Amino acid sequence: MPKSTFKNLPKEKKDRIIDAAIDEFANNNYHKASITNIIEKSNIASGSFYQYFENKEDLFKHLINIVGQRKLDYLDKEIMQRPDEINFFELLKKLYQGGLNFAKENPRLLSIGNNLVNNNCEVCNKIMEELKPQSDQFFKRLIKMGIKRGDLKEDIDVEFTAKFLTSINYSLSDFFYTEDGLNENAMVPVEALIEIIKDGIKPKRGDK
Amino acid sequence: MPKSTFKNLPKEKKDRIIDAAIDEFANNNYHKASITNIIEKSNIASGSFYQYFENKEDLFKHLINIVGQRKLDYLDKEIMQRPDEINFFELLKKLYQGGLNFAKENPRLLSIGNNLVNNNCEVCNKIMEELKPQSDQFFKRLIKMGIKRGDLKEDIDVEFTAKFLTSINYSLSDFFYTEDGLNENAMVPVEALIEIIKDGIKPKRGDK
Amino acid sequence: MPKSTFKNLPKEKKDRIIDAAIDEFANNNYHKASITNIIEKSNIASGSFYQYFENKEDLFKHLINIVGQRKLDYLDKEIMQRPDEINFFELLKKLYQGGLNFAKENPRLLSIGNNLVNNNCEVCNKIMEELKPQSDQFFKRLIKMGIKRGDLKEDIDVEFTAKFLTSINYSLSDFFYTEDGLNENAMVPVEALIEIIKDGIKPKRGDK
Amino acid sequence: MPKSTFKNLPKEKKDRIIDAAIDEFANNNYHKASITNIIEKSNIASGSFYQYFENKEDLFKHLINIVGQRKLDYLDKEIMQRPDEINFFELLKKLYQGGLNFAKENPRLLSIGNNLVNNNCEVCNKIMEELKPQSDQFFKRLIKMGIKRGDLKEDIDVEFTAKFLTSINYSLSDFFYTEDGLNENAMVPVEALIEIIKDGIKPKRGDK
DNA sequence: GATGAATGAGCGTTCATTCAT
DNA sequence: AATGAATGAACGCTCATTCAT
Repeated sequence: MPKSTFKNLPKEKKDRIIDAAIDEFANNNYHKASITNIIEKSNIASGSFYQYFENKEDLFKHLINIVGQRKLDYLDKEIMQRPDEINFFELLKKLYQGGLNFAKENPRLLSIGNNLVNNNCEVCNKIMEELKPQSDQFFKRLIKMGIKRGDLKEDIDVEFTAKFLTSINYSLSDFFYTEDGLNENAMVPVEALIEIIKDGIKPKRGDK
Repeated sequence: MPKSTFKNLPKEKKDRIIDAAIDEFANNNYHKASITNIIEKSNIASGSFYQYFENKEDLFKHLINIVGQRKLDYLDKEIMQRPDEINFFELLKKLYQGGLNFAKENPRLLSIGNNLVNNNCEVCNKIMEELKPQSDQFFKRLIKMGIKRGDLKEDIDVEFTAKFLTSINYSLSDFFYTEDGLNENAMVPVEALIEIIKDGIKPKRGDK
Repeated sequence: MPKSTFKNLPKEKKDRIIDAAIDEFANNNYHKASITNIIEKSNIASGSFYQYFENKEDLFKHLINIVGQRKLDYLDKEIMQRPDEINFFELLKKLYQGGLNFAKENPRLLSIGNNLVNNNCEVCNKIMEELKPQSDQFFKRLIKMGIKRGDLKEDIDVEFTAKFLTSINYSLSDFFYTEDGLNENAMVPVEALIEIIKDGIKPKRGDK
Repeated sequence: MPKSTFKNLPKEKKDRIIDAAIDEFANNNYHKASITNIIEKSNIASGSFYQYFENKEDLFKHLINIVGQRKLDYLDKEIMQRPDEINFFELLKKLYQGGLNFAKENPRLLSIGNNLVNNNCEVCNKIMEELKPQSDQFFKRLIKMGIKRGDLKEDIDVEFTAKFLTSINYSLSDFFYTEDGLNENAMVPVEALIEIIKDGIKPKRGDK
């Protein structure tokens, strides 16, 4: 919800501001992120900032929307072209891998997401509250599709499984994140993860 | 690592301070949590605080230890009495349920834990770095026990599964957390969760 | 190195701030001088101070520059017009007298200088390290001129004598400083000082 | 003026406290020197400190007395045995050299002295005011002796020359002080200094 | 006499936001 | 619409000194 003044800005200036903001919020949690820094980095007048955005929170929400949109675009292009034609677990794998790839290619956006999810500050919680349903909805649709395709048990608790897959999705990058960024070999364990989700960890009759 | 000055304080005063600190760090992330507030709430002189603790970080570390210890005590009493005599999945269920119960009974401690885990600030990361191995180790031991008991597949990736169970554990309270605290019905879905971990979500031969 | 914000301030306000700062640093050494006091005396918002200067050190360095510049201006106008046309000892006398006059007319600036020179604090030492060579260089040039003019012995140790004259210069105001400021009769003894430097204190052949 | 409680302390404890205090006041100017540090270094109770000394100022004055006394003892032993039997300039040389030697052997005491002399804080100025006459008196006696012995001009301004020699004495260590302490070759230039004082820097009749 | 916890004014600095131009 | 100076509450922390035991 930036003000119309922001939307009317020349693209170059808009980009400069958003880029500085992404940088700041990627490297600092909500409270530590400094509007002053963003103003300096993007080389605008401090007064101007408040003609573009209501306040810090307004900017942060805008960033969160950007992150979400960019990820969606990324996954759409790469993966979600024909979700109903692929086996559920293949789709899930691609989805998770896509998420990791996106994170690897956009570490700052990942960082902003993490800062949102993990920071129990009033603003963050409020935003989270608004966002959660979206992600759940997304997986609920996938799961129903999977059941229809016969890839998933019919008696599964859709609601809960959606939450579960969402949660796993969120923690994925934590799995593979090291000090130097995302582990290069992150893709291999995704397979193991899918296996667990698919078959569980209990030995089956016939297993040795 | 509070100073001895703190340890020697009368219990009532110690409790007052810790209580105020828990309150503050439960409701605010590390940076926003205010020593000034804690000092006011606990009604001590500002100088006294620094006779008790080296600095803000020292207090925070102490709180984290308290949270960890209290959770450990709680689980020990409730669950971990004879871990090798119980089926792995029963144990896991009890563990997760125990964690949720603890969180429900101690919402402020849960909140502090979340603030530690999720806040990408230097201090928090430093502390996390020190704590992470502990949690992983804990689940690794459980998993090896489970394999020995025949509850788990032999060819499972122990390291990875431990991380997976740790991660699930961390996200559990997120599952069931609402604005008013923990969902009363949280216990039912834990069963569903265990089922997924145990058997996966793929239909097996013989399922209808 | 005050920020441009400061330089752009209306002269009246700049003067108010500098005046308050001179007062504070004249009456207190670097550590005891209080930014808070300066802010109150000059009636600006505390935040404003840090829009004008980086920090306390930045302000102090600026004051030192002001003191140096004002003294230079003073001496230039009064004394240093044609240094090569005057006898070395006449020049020295005028220089010392000029320094004393400047100190008498600007006791607060003298005090700041003393606080810089005498206070073995990190900041002061750092600044001193930067300034020392200047003063030595100044006297070295004078001495070489004096030798050329035949006013000084040819075999004099230039380096050392420069240090000596610098040191005497620094201590001069100490000579004549009383609780009420500079002794009114300070000028007379400067002649005696010059005599000592010129002829020493040993009786010569032919003296009674 | 420490309290009698301090005087009655066992020597070992007294020494511990004084040593810690010398260390602190040698490395920091009056305001930055921290009673808290001294208390910690000397391992006494903070309350005890105020049973030994009135306050910070009281301790500092005591240290200054110690420094003065030790220097006096040092010079007495080394130099001042028969002042009237030695040529004035020889005596002066020995005195200055003795001062430098003392400073080289007792760098912490030198540092305290410098901190006193150079720091225009209220306490320091008050102490200086009390001490100055002593030093002047000392040189006045020497000068009168020198005149009587025929080493010095008869018409010299005794008062002023005493101040001059005192001042030179104070600045001497500044001459030769480097980052690593006192210059090893400090003694050579003392001769040059004496030459200046003795004969001045003006060429005499007969000089080439 | 010894102890060491208690005190609280004071410090330099940051920062989101406002407001006059 | 753009500017950038102004604002002031709040921060973590230090320290000489007091006081109850």
